[in-house]
Amino acid sequence: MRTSATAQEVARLARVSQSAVSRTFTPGASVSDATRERVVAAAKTLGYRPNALARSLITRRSHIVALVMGYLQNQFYPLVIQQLSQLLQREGYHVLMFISDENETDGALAEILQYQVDAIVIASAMLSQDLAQQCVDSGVPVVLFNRLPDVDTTRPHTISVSSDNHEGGRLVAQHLVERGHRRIAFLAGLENSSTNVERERGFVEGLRDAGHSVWKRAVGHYSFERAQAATLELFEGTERPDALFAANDHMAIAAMDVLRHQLGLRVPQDVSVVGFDDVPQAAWGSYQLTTVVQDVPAMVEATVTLLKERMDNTAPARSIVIGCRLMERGSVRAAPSASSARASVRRKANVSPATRS
Amino acid sequence: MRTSATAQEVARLARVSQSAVSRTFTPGASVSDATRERVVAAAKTLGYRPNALARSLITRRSHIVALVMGYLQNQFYPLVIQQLSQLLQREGYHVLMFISDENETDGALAEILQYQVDAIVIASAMLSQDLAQQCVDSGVPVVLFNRLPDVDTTRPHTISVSSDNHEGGRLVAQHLVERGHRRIAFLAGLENSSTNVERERGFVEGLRDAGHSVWKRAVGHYSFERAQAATLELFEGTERPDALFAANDHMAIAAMDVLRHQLGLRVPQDVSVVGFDDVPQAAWGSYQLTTVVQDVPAMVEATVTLLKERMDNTAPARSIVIGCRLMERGSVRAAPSASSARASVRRKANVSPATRS
DNA sequence: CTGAAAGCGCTTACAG
DNA sequence: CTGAAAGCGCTTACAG
Repeated sequence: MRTSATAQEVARLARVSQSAVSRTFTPGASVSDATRERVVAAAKTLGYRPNALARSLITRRSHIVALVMGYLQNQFYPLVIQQLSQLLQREGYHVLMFISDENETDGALAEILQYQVDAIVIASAMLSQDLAQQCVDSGVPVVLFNRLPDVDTTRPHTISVSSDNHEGGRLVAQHLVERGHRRIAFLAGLENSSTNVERERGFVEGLRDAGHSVWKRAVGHYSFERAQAATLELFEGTERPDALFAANDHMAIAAMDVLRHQLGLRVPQDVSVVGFDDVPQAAWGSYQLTTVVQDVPAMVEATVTLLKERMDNTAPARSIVIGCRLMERGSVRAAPSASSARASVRRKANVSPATRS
Repeated sequence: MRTSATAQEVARLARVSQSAVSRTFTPGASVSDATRERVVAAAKTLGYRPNALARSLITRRSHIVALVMGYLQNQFYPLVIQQLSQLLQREGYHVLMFISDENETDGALAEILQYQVDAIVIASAMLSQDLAQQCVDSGVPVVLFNRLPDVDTTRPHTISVSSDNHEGGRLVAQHLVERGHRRIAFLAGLENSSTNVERERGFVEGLRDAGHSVWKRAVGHYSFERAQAATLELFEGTERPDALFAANDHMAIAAMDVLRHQLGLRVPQDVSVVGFDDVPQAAWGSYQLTTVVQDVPAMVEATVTLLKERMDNTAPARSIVIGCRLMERGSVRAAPSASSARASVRRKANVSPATRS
């Protein structure tokens, strides 16, 4: 069934040695033009392509990078898959995809390692630290994408690429305080994920520096459904939050839908909402979500840079943190309304052009 | 750097032959319990894992399946990635991801083939027929996912899994006609994609059978931005469509945002909107999009079934078409309003529970 | 059950 | 520049 020709067959047809065939397909190897032409012609008639598996066996480089992901409902991750695989492809690598299932991760990881991958990228806030550690232990370069290594795992081999989540959290705090919010709620993601921890820490610090604090808190576990439930929880009772910071856009959108369509509240008139990530949906007309931008292209580029450094051992191990910025859209009110904020400050109307409806 | 132990080293430590080590890790091979125990112990101390590349070289089975995708903004495709890779993983396969870039597809495909993949799944409505043909020509089993082979490529090797897009189109036509719509617009996807062709054909036939026809048509190329532009085009002029069928949810959502936030129209009171796919966003509170459900789990299962049939050659080549059904949400009006449909039929109010807002 | 040996398809010193 | 040869780490008849 596997009818593809071998180098041996090409050699026979071209009347050269098998070495010559190999050299023809090895950039930089020395072959005369005459030989090369004969080989190329023979290869063409036979439909020959070098067997990458055999090559990897002897070069000890598979040019395969494993990409480990969890939940793809959050559009942030498809973005990462797309951009990262395209860049890796351009760099001559191939992506072995691995969707982890919480349960059967260990066995599947073992299988990944059997494929002699040159490196592993772990891009999931939800992944067990255990799995990450196993990867590191295997001796294959590992880059944690969008998550920091646990403190007790900080070794030279554990490198990471992430946004400055702490700074992002501060930006949100400052923004909400500036807009006059006082009853500010936080919708947390996964409690033990570094993204959630850092965003919350920055947020809490930012509020504290302005003399405020988190007024109410609930946990959405980065899940759409649980974020909806958590939003109901935050808004039960008579005194409601006047602003909500969700630890990612995915949850912020879930929250907005609950606020508007289940609780009958207006965003941003009754409640301001801020997210984190800047996924494509955040820009959609129905949400116009103000959010913290994670610079995916920069994160992806940094990942590939680190990967190559690790694989070539050309530089000491290091991690990279990418800066964030706030993207203001229409989900945060321009000025406090006296009724909801009990603040009678009135500011100039600052209606975003995109907000008219 | 690559410090992982080899079977030879394990054999030495266990004082057995290298064959015995191999047999221990080959399910079904005959090894005595005593030998197996010694080998397993030695393997454990050395951290040995069989090298899958070397194994593939000799067994002529890589257990790698290539997954070729295009655009991931449409949430349908991440769903497919997730479900398909999880099922393939459970079946002992690994997914080599390939995001095609319209341009550099050919070279990258050649690389995929070098990795001796056992099969290729092409899951993109946007992929050039050329690429699909190349895959088929390579002799590796190819399954077209969510697209049909071109007529002139229909060979035993070109097998596909798709929804009954034609039937889906008919369902939408019937539904819109039943709800009293007469000025019905169609927002087309990629003109030459089989999904678009089939959905439109079914839609046109369904309207025709009811004595109607498509009132206006524009092309969104399955792109969010182009769908937005196409929507503006459809709704310019004084006589506007009273219903819109978009060839997928991704475009339907783009259209809804334009209708509501740029044109100030209400959905469904002023315009009904129907999509196709039933992506997670279709169920979001802001859209409540009525749509045709593509049964992704069934499609994925069918894909793996066909893949295995092809790889084992256990059954004649065949394609599978999965049935569709209409998921009614809130984006289609319950009864015709006299003003917009010029139909004075009045039907019983049929308010969906999800529509209150 | 077990081991020696051939061989999967390649790359890469080594001589010439 | 070129070819013969060794070897990457495995599996699998083949004898025993």
